[in-house]
Amino acid sequence: MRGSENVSNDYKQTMNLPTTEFPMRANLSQREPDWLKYWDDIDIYRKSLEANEGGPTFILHDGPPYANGHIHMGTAFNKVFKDLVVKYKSMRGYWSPYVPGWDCHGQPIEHQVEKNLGPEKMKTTSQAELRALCRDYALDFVKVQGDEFKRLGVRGDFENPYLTLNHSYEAGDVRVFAELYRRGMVYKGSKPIHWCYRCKTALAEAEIEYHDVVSPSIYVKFRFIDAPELWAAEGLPTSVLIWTTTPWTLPANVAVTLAEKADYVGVKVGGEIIVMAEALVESVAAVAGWDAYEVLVPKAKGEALSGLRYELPVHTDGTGVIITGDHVELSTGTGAVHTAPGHGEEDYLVGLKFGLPMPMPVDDHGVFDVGGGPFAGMHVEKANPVIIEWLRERGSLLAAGTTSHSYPHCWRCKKPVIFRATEQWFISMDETGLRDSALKAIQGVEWVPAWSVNRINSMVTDRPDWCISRQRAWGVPIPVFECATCGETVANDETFLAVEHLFAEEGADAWFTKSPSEYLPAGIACPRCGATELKPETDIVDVWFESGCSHTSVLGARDELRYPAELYLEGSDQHRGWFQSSLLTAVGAYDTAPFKAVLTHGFIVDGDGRKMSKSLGNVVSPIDVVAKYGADIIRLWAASSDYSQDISVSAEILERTSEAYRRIRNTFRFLLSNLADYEPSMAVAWEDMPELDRHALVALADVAERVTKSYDDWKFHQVYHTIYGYCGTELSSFYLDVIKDRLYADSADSLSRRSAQTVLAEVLVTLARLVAPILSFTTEEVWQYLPSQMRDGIESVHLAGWPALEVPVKQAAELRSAYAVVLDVREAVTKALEDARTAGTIGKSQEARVVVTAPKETLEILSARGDNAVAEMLIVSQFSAREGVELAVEVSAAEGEKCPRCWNLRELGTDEQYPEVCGRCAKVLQTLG
RNA sequence: GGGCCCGUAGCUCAGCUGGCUAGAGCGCACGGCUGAUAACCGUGAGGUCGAUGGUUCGAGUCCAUCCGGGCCCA
Repeated sequence: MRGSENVSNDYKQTMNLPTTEFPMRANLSQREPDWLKYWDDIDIYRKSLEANEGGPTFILHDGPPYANGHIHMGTAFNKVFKDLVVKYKSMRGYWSPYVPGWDCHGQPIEHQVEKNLGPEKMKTTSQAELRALCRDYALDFVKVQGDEFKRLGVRGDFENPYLTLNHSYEAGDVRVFAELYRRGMVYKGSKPIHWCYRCKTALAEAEIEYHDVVSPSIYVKFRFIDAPELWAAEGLPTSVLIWTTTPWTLPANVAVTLAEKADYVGVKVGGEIIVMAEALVESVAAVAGWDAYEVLVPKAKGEALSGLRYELPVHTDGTGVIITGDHVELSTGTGAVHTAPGHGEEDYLVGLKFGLPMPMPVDDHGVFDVGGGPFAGMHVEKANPVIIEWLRERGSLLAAGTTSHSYPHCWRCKKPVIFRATEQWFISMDETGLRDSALKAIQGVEWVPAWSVNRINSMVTDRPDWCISRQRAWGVPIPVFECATCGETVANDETFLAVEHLFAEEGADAWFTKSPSEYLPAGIACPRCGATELKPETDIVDVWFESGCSHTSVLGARDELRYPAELYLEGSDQHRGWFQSSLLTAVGAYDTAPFKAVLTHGFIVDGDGRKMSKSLGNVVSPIDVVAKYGADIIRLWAASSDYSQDISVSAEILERTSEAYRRIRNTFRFLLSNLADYEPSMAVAWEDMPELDRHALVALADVAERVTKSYDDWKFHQVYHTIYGYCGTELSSFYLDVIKDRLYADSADSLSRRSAQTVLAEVLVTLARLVAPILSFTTEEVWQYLPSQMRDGIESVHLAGWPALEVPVKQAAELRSAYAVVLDVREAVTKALEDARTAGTIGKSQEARVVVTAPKETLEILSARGDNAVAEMLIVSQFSAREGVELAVEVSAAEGEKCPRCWNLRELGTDEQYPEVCGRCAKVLQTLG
């Protein structure tokens, strides 16, 4: 009763069915760590360098992520992307070291450490102790993130990364600063910052909390000195009306800003003219309680009033000026903005633009100095009502009330802060032509995608001078000194060199624990007064300055690296950040860009294109993805996305990626399973191959070429699509499907089977290498399952070099065009087969006989292959073709009986010894004996 | 509010300098196979190319405006 099955099972033993230990299910999250260990054991990073010693150099310089918190999808994408580049270049033969880096200083870490300590402990913690805690904190996260990056398969010198807190790094910062200083680009100026006069400290934006407060709301008239001609005929005193909620800033007033394009009118009321924006007249009238007023007919644009002078509201010496600015709002107030450059960011910027003075009458404690005029000695906290009363007495107060609005508060003492200009260090963009040189350098760099050059250009063009000082503890000090006697800045080649050595030896910490006399050479004295007692500058440098110096502290300092780098590769936010700080410091110090090319990618967003945020609940963590799918899925996802725009991640996208992965993996598995009995010595030469196999090699060579070009063009998503399409369409549904008959049923060492295996072997080692930069783990697994002869002693796919396939050019061209036609016919045939299947004529295609009617040209191409070859390609049992007007396909049940061994429909019983099977199978059985 | 960028089937992507009924793969539905089997093969249904106006004989492709989204500023 099981007779036929037994017979079939018997024949099954005589066939060369696929066999492999390579598992179908990847189980990546469990298996990947084993490969990490393997790479560690063989020291793959060092070997990948040694293999290319003396080769051309390709340095991808890592932009340092901030050593705070775990990695997220953005950093994961960025690091994987870099890893693809480095592994590709390395396989291409480039000397391509990868030194990961971390940004370790800065306010967020300091802030976190301070929070952990609590306000009580903070009071008794010295700056040196605080710095030690920050250092520990940063190093902890360097370790955490390093492990997470490694888990993603990122290969690099993780044993010896660069850290911005390394002594050698800090010394590099000094070298760059010194050069900029020598060249006259560094100057000391003033800039308003958030200042808490209780804690006597500057505050970063992240240390500000916004709370609602009730403030005075006052309308103040500033009397014109030169009355606008427009309304001069009235012969009345004329003022411009401003509105403010911070009366205490009026002593620092130097200008009134109008909206350039808005209409301003003169309002005649109570024997004077008051100027304000036309749009706000009614609301002002309501507040002022005017029952009768006249809006004079002629009105003027803000720009027309620009340049007029008025009497300052508090001081009697000096005058104010009318200017225009973009930040003037016409929704509240008067459309005329009281401008005190020392007390506001916008005021500061507009002040810079118009070259306004920046008086700063408020000291560290929040008390007016002599610059406060009548209010000198008074605390700003108490000044508001006094100033309001004073204005009222003088007749310049039009109205006063209160208003509730959001106002910045200190995170520590929870009290309102003030905006106050303080002394800061700047790098001048124009004093020595830095802006122009930077713009010129930008032209010499390759920007990918091309539009990103516009972005960096406009940012460099528009940016103000770079404020590089910060009033914090956790960072690298501005390496200059102040004369204790006269306050003059002391900085020269000798002091810079001494500080550089100090940092190199002991790190920047020494700045805070040693006195200058301990490390400065003897004889350093103030150039102005000759005093020798010097105080080290207490400000530290902006962290962007630090990371921007990596071209010196890392590229220029490490033996395996070079300046400039071939590539910087970061998210598009770095046009404002690292790309720019690196560019400016390098151009400033060396007149050249630190990179030959800059590649930017978009940001990670969710499936709907929205940014990831906790409140939206759409955050995907790379750590979770690794646990669920494996790092190779993240890598495949990263490679499949077009990074020139925003990159989406969602459950569906990962699911699709994972399916694509399985397809590629199964292709590898099928290839391996049919090469179990193969070794390179069995390879069949091109000339001896069936045509189909030669075509398969041509197709493979084409894929390799296309993929290589896509890598070179930085189009990784094209690599993905090419590979994926190749596995699915070219291989699985065509070539692999077709050659199964040969592989399984022909005798093991027949030319036809060995030829197919030759192709499969070539496909396997080529494909594995083409995909290795992306699917680093899986291709390694494939490599280790390779028949040992094929591995040829190469212990990792990543050390296997890049495939270089050569096929005869002319024959290849002929095969391409011929097979394009054959595949068109095949498409028509599969459709016809499907109809026959639906009609019940056939089940699988081997049960079919196909007759194709084709136009002459097509027929000639088919005939040239031979009916048997075409039948093989169609996986049908019989094929014939005849000439006709247009392509048509007839399908009928194949003639003959099903061969129990190979399942084709054939004439059976031709062989006496094996009468049950077809002629081909009988011959095979004979050889098996 | 400003600068730069993006918006083609459920998903990932093609559609060059404007020219055929807008393509591919995946997913989905249906069918086949059971010698790649938690695989493999085939067929099919899915898109007013973000919207609206304009230029043109003709626009996914050019222009304008709007909507939605991202980064960086304000």
